[in-house]
Amino acid sequence: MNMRKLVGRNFARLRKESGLSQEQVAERADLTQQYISGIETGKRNPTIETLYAIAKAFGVSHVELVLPDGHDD
Amino acid sequence: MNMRKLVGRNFARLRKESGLSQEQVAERADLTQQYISGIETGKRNPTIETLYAIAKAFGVSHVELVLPDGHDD
DNA sequence: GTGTGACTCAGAGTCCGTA
DNA sequence: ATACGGACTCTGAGTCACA
Repeated sequence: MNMRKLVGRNFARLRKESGLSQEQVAERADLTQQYISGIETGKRNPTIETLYAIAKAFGVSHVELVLPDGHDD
Repeated sequence: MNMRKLVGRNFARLRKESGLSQEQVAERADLTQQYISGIETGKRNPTIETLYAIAKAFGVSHVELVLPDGHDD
């Protein structure tokens, strides 16, 4: 289980469903667009507090961001 | 939602249900008792990879460690 | 059997620019 | 609108001695 990639996939999918851009999410979560990009591409290893902040930023539960999706990489 | 305390409560509860001491969990997870203590007391802000590591070492899903419990602090 | 403070070092997260 | 890179600061990872 690659947690970075799992969170990245979940995040990118949910964000797109919400219709928000990385820039908009970054502003709401008080983070940078570059950092959001790093999360979605699986390069970053966010803390649980950051996870919660970004989940809240587009109105989903932080639990959804860590739910396994069968990809298993 | 205080994520540190939430994870701490979840971890402590699951650990006690299993009947193991912090020392025993630490040994299984190849970590120190002090580190486990820091998680349970909400002093640490673990990354998602650390979260996954301790969950796995303890035999529960990482999802269980972040599930809200109604405490809301 | 558990919690605290101090520690080293790697990485979280920033800002700049750029493509 | 997104991703990459360097240089930067601050905090998390993980430990030890001790309360």
